[in-house]
Amino acid sequence: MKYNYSEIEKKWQDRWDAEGVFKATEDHSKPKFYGLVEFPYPSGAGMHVGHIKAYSGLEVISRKRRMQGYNVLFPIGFDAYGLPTENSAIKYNTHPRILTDRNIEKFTSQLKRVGFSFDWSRVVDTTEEGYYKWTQWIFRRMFDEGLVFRAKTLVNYCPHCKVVLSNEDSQGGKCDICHNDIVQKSKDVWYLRITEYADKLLQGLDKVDYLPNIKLQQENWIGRSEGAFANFAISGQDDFLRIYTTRPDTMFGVTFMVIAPEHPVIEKYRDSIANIAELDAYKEECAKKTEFERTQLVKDKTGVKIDGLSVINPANGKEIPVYISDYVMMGYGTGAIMAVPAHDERDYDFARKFGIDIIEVIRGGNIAEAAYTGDGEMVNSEFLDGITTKAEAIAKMIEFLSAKGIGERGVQFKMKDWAFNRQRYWGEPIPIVHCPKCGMVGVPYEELPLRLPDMENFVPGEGGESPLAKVESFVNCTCPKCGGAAKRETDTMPQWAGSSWYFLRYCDPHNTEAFASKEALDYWLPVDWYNGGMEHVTRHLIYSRFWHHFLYDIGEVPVDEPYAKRTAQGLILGPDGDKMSKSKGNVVDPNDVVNEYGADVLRVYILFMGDYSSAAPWNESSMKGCKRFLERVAGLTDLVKGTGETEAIASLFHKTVKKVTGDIEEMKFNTAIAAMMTLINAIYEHGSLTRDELGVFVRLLCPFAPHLCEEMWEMLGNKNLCAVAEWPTWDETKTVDSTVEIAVQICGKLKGTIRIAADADKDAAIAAAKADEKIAAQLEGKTLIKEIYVPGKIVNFVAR
RNA sequence: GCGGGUAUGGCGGAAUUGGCAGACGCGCAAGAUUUAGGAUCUUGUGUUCAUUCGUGCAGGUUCGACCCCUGUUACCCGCACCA
Repeated sequence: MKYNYSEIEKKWQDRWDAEGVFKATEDHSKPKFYGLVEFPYPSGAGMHVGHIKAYSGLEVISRKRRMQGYNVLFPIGFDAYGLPTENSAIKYNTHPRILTDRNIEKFTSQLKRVGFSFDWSRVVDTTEEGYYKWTQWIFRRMFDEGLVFRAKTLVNYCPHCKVVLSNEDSQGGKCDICHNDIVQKSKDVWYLRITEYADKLLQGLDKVDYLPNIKLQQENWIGRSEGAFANFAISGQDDFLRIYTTRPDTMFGVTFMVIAPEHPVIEKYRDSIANIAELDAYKEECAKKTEFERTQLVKDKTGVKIDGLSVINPANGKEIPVYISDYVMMGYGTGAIMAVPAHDERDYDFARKFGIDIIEVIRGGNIAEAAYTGDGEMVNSEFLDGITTKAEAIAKMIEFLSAKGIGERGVQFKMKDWAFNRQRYWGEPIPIVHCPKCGMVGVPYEELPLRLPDMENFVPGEGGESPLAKVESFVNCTCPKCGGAAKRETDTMPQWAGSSWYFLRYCDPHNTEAFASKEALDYWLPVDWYNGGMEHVTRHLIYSRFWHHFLYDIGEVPVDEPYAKRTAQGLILGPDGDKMSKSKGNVVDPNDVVNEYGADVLRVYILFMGDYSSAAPWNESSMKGCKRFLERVAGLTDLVKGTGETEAIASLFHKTVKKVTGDIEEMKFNTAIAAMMTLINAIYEHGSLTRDELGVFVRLLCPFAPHLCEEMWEMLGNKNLCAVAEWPTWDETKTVDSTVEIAVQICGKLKGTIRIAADADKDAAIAAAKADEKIAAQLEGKTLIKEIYVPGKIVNFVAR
């Protein structure tokens, strides 16, 4: 048969659609499989081949599961709220709704051309009323449960996008959207109390099957640390400054204290601080620095001593000075630290610069040269002297603090609460009303969805207020509680809101009474296998686990962890080895590839190009090899003779079925395809195969190249679709050869090979090896010290 | 700075986890076919004339090391003054 991909692909895509083979139903007679891929953000640029790679992994697994008799849910949708669409809406003066619809249409046609087996009847669009109603609903529930709060704090702000960003969205001091530097700004913002779930998010990792590096990255992001809080009395006041430390054992080495420039104690004692003007100036200077500048100057510590404020070291009663410095952050711990220059590098640098005493309390280093952070015997520490283990010293010190009622054990997390609002138009309106009498009041559930008003000009205000603030009919409302005049919140939710629960909506996407029915959730959850990008591990993956844990706690979902298994694909790099990007002009459009080579070649190439989870550069000439492979597959129809098994290649068939079946489960798609290539080479060498064997081959390849395989399956006279044909099985006994070629070594060096019976015992194998002419010649005149035989592998003679 | 990872032919990458290194594919070379090119097919392809030598580098353990251990270099990713 000649391989005419353009004809075949259209034909089968239409057939799959018409027969609805990929539609999932709640069929309790079969085991279920819920495979999930990260739904795309429908940008104007369309998809690139990276999207195709991201979906191809679970596409193959889902197709295989269907053939193995599972009831499979493999859905897709669109995460359509967000800044890029809004920005291009402003640029082209077109409404984001129109752009979004256009982009979704484009993405849909691209996805369909690749032949993905998505259930197209369950598509969700996060910007649709029927969807965002439930995003708002979940937010409302969080508001009711006290997980939503508003606070005026220093936040990450992108001057370019004019939005407040969460900690997750400003990693490395760069805006996640436009990659410009972010600045710290004091602003009133909405927060979700994700830190309340920090321990649950951490512990939940123990019971899920995530790739180790994914788990580790989440653990680091959550950043749990154990230590102690301690109160340092302020001299001459009935007041104290509270610090957090992981090293209470070093408290006798404290020679000064540092507080963050924004620490409220400065305001409190403003009048008694002599150099307040100097402090104010320093504070202002810090606010101006970008995150980038701050990190560049890590070694060069700055700060100002507070003149008129000192504290007492609770361990030894000594009075110590207090400094402000921007190496202490208001957002972690208490915004104040006890400084132990002898045993902390940062404190050491600071003490050196400001000429502060450095007192050794742990022996083992040379504090004249550098801070010593290792373990050792405690010295200069009164009741701790002589202790040699850190744990014991810490325990003793905490005991001491507790007894005096000025300190206790404490836990801190690096993760911060989630800044949850954007001063932008294209997002879910936050369903809250500000009432002068009642304060913040949630929009009643029956009034949801709170619709995003239609407007012409949604350019964000210069002062950083939301465009919605300009829509009076939206802003002015009555208070749901007291009925008096009130104003609506005008900020919208961040782009991560809709994606935090979309996998739940897939279970029951058209439900108008609930975000999904209980029955549907009970049947489908948890997601059995979730694949996506590493870049979402400390964003979307954390956020959605948080929302899910919350929904579990209020009894809305049946399981606490949403994803049983999580894997990640590697990037596809440009042909030049750089990351694909529009500005570099090295982006490959899947449509071009489908036009020139066909969808099946694209799919096979993407999975064959290398290890699925590693980055690999695009290489067009390698794709030709995949094209040749599929052409040779198509050519198999001309070699068919008879039925049953062909003895010469039967064993290889069974081995290949076994190998491909196993490799797919481990996402080793490249070696699965290589095994099928090896098999086809052997078939061509043999010159023929049977009808039954071709049927096996076609089904084995079907998840990778479904269009071609459907066509061949039909040619073989099958009435059903290959997509739901039974996955081939293998006979274990036929994968074992009766004779094997094994290596013969002398002193670990390869000297030759012999062919022996697979079940040969040691004596027989050794005898066979010795009988070999070459080996015998090499052993001539040597004394055998040891003979080693590893069945099926090797014979090794140790001889002198 | 901390945490994690990687290093194998001209290239992408394999190696049953301690047992014949380089599967499979690309590229390249020669030949066949073709008026020619392209496409296709066949053969070859780590290195060395060969004995050899070969998995970033230097050691070690072992009958045997890409695989385990110690040290070292380079690159990649994540976090980053987290107290």
